[in-house]
Amino acid sequence: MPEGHTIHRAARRHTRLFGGQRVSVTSPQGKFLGADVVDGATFVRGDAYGKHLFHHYDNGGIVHVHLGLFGKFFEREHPAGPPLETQRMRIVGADATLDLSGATACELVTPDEVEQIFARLGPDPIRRGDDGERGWKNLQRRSIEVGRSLMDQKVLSGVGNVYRAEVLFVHGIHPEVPSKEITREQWDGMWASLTDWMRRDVRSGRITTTDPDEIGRTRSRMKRDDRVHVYKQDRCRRCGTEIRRWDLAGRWAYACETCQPPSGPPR
DNA sequence: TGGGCATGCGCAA
DNA sequence: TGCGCCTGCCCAT
Repeated sequence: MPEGHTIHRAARRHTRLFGGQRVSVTSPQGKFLGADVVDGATFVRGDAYGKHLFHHYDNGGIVHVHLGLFGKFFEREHPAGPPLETQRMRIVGADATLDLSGATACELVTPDEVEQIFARLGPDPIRRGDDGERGWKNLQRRSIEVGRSLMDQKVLSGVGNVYRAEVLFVHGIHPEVPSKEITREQWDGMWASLTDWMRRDVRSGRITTTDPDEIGRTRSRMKRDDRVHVYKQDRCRRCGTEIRRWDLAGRWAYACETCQPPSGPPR
């Protein structure tokens, strides 16, 4: 489930569950070698940047988690039974047990290494203080299609396949338009949409890019398919055109080629 | 029961 | 550009 909003949500949740508590940290699977360094330390806070999550402990330990495609956190009933063998990390606090499985990264890092991770990431629409200016400059340097650039965490961090498909649709931009042909106005529009959606989705826990008025339901009563325009959809809800799906750099791209003309958006 | 799929990413060629 | 890695879930059999 991991696009940026999921990670920011996890960071806040983990702070709420464990902040200020001495916790037990173990690696049932054995692959998280740094567990013993933070085991028994006080959990200070969770922090997120793009799709990267950090757990800060009072002894200076920092745990870096990247969920990748398969990673997932599970809040267990507390007190919990024995962990599954696939659990990379288990954190047990006073009132909560959290398991992590399938993550691409779960490792102890130094403050320098955190800085290095930050340094290679583009601006994050969810982080206050980040702005689209740096993203715009990054985009202009790319000679690849905009659909690839938006997934490149060095350009913009936190955006995955769903937000990519949706933001391009809403702004009428075909995924294969060269990055350099995107206008400043289009970029500012995309940045504004992403900021609105992703910050709200941190709170709701799910991706919604459609307007409830457009669907004719209240936000809470929207069905899953009502929440997006083109991602995994069959037909364009605006014009009825069949949604095209194709492989773009190993990931499915989705577009309504009527609303997002391949020759580029109308100027 | 097993195959396919998923909202990623890094690396080798 | 393609592949390997990480795991859970859903569906067809």
